[in-house]
Amino acid sequence: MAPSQARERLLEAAVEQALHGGIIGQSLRQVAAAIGTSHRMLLYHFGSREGLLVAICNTINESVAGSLDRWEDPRALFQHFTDPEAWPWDRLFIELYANALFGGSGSEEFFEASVQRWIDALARQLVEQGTDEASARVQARLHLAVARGLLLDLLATEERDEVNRAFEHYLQLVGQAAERPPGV
Amino acid sequence: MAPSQARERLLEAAVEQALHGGIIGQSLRQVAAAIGTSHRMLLYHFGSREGLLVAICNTINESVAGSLDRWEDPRALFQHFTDPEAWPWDRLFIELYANALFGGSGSEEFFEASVQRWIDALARQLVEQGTDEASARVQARLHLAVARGLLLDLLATEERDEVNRAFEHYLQLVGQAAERPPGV
DNA sequence: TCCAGTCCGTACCATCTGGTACATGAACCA
DNA sequence: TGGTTCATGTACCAGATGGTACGGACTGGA
Repeated sequence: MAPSQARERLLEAAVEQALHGGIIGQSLRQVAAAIGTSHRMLLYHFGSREGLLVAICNTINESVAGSLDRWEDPRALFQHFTDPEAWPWDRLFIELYANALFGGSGSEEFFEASVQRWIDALARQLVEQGTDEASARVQARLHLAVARGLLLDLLATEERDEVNRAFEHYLQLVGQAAERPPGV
Repeated sequence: MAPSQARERLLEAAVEQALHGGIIGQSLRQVAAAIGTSHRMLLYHFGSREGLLVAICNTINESVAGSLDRWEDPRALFQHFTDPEAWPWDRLFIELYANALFGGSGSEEFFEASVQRWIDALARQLVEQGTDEASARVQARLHLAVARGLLLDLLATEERDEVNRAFEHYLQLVGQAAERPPGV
């Protein structure tokens, strides 16, 4: 199953199209027309609409996971996701996430890649910084929730400054707790 | 424009149906068949598919806002939303949220009700407890983000205990900061 | 009695949907 | 040269879609 150059070109264009207007609400024909091909070609290369959705999910998850590796500093990571250029990616991610919640195409794999894998990675970072294994997972979960929750806010309100302020406030809470470990 | 008893009965059933399997992926005919009517009736009472979606959005937002008033204690509020009985509501909420992100039916009203109104309400509570106006909004935003982010996690993983632990950790961070106001 | 309004069923419409059949061209390898 | 594989275009299919036309049943009021 060679990735096939044509298929990859098509996938890239389809993702680009999905970034505008989402993918769930678009038919194969709409996507095809928008990227200058026929729905026949999408079916040829991806087998079915479902196949295209799965391919797009994988692309998004890979892209998102790539960001995880590039930035270790939480502030830089958050800035990357809240950059207006990343908004279409974020929106598409949320759409696919919601779709997966209702058992859409490959939802288990999607959540594995977009939730578990993230918690694992964030927890590993915390362990490397000296946090003990058990509470690292709890903190990682909270970190992820804060980021995703603020992203939901940002995509809806587009109030980037306010969202950033809330994130800084969270970092401050975390920093304070680190300086002064919880007594009792 | 009397609400019309028949319309209300139909809406209630349609929401019930939307809680299972979502609404975006279902056609008028599918919904109608599932609730024992014809798609003709849905169009008669809601004008269009769009009209039905808007009606469902309003129902969800009212239900969600109702919970806000009932519980002032953040822990009780969070428990309410993370109760397995509430999961279908949560899932539907996320689906409609994602739909609104791509300019779906009445997205501005939806975000107004589901984001701004919540931040306002949470901030008001904080002000009543003595927080100053400016930082109350920042904290409220973070509160909401934590809740929504953990909800995303919960709906995907269904690991309620772990999610609760992360929430408790957050309450602890907040509590610590309150006891010991940030120096410097 | 007739009229108006609400509610709903049947039948229909044009359009769009994902998917398929078939032919064709280009590229490679023998 | 001929055969094979990949890629693509055209045309088609059955079924589903949102929406409409029309008519009938029931109600309450005049």
